[in-house]
Amino acid sequence: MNSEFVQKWKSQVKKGTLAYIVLNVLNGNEYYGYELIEEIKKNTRIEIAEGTLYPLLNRLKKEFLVDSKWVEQESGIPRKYYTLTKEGKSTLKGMQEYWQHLEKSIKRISK
Amino acid sequence: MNSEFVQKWKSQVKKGTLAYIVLNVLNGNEYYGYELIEEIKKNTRIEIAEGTLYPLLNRLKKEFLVDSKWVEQESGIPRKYYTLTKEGKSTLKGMQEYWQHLEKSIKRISK
DNA sequence: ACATAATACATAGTTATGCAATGTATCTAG
DNA sequence: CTAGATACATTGCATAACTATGTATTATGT
Repeated sequence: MNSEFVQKWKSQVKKGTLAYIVLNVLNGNEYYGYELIEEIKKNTRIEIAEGTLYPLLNRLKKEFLVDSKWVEQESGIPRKYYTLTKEGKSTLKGMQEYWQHLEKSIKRISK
Repeated sequence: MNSEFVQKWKSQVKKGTLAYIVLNVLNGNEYYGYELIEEIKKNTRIEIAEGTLYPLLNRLKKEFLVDSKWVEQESGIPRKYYTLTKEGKSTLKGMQEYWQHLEKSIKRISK
């Protein structure tokens, strides 16, 4: 069944979808990094390593798609909350169009 | 709208989906490389560079997911036809399961 | 007759990104 | 008081799409 290939393939699929998933989740709510990992695992069963998410969030911020603010806790480590910017929202719309088109195309060819 | 980011994102999405698309197209019919590019462009509007497809087909062959044979033409350059192996078919099944799960997950989080 | 485009294969180098590994620091539970 | 969960972050490696480039044949236009 070549599960090693499938394993690598899943990792490749993630490369494109993670940014899309994160932007979608941030559309409406604000989350901090660690919370995002939990939220995505809960809703999609997709596990994101911390070493994947934090660089990704930094890239999204550098592109002005998300913004972040530190929030002090009464106890514990301060959390960095991320929100979607206006640019992030319009970019997400373009991505959603492409994704829907891709989804339909794949449905058409996989019989 | 940050179309440069979207451009890069689309390229990343391709990284995971191209192998999946190619295996799906080869499931049922046999195609030669150049024909595959045309077929996929026609059905999905996704353009695959030759420098992308040929290394991909070689990887799939090395993993025993596809097999190839040279077919001489009455005129012109011989064509290398690719077919899905048994292993390729069962691997594709596993990929289809994951893809459908991913599709549902993304639908759930994108409101 | 001759240049250009289309067909058909292939490889080398660049770039982007997921992930493992590693590090720091705090809080909670056994 | 130690282990695990929470919370941030960086470094280095592997993978794969893409651009550029190369070879060779056939068809088309002028």
